[in-house]
Amino acid sequence: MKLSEAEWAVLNILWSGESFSLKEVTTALQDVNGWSKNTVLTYLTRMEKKGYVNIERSQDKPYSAAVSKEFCAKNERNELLDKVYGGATGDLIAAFLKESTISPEEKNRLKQMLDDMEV
Amino acid sequence: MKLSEAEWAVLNILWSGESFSLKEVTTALQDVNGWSKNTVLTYLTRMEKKGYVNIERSQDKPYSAAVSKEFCAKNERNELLDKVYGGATGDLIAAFLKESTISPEEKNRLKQMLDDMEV
DNA sequence: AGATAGATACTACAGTTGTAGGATGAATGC
DNA sequence: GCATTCATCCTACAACTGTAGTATCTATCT
Repeated sequence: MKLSEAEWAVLNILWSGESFSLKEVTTALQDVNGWSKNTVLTYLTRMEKKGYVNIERSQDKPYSAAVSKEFCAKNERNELLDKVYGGATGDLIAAFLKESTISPEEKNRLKQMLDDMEV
Repeated sequence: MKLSEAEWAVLNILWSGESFSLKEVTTALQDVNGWSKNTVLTYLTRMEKKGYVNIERSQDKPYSAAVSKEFCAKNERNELLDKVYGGATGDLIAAFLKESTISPEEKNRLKQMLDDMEV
């Protein structure tokens, strides 16, 4: 289970609500990548086959996500972790930290998390 | 510039040394995904076209990486960050922390990093 | 009911990726 | 000098991805 960039874009729309009409999805994606409605529909149906999208054909707003964002995010994280860092979480986090600009509040949140992990 | 899983495998070999013969690359990859030497060669030449691999055809060990691991790793990190977390580094790191098992030493290293960011 | 508009289906097509076979060239062993 | 071996080249092909056209169906307006 590996999502392409475009599939993420589709799911990101679907995750932003309960269910959608084709028009809604198309309009939302228009801003992101300017697809025609046919392209959007192709994605939705292909992704239904793969089990990423639900289509309730009788419904007014038939399209919804069939997988949770957190599940997909976890897969992506693990893929990066293994592929690039051979599973070494510390290295990965260090790399992210090194080049990130995070707010003081976030710094504190992360420190708190690290503290809570103690013991 | 986006590397596939298989391309990462190839580069991971190339990054492990200076330069390699086809045989060396094939043997190393054999363990990872059991490719035939033709498959390996196809990858190497395709990746040369894309600028990921150097081939010095007159050399004894013609194959070497044309891109640095850190550069590629950064791309992957940024892609994950944008695609999944919309650029919110804190959220991403929190997610990694939540499910990771990192050693006490690493915890300290990360806390140290966070502290050093203060100011 | 005929026109119009939006939704869905079916079809297509080029590019990329994963995978490798066969032909050819070059070096090495005897 | 011929056989063997390894490297390289060229070719192929199915699956998947990005992108969309055309045709049909259905509801709605008038």
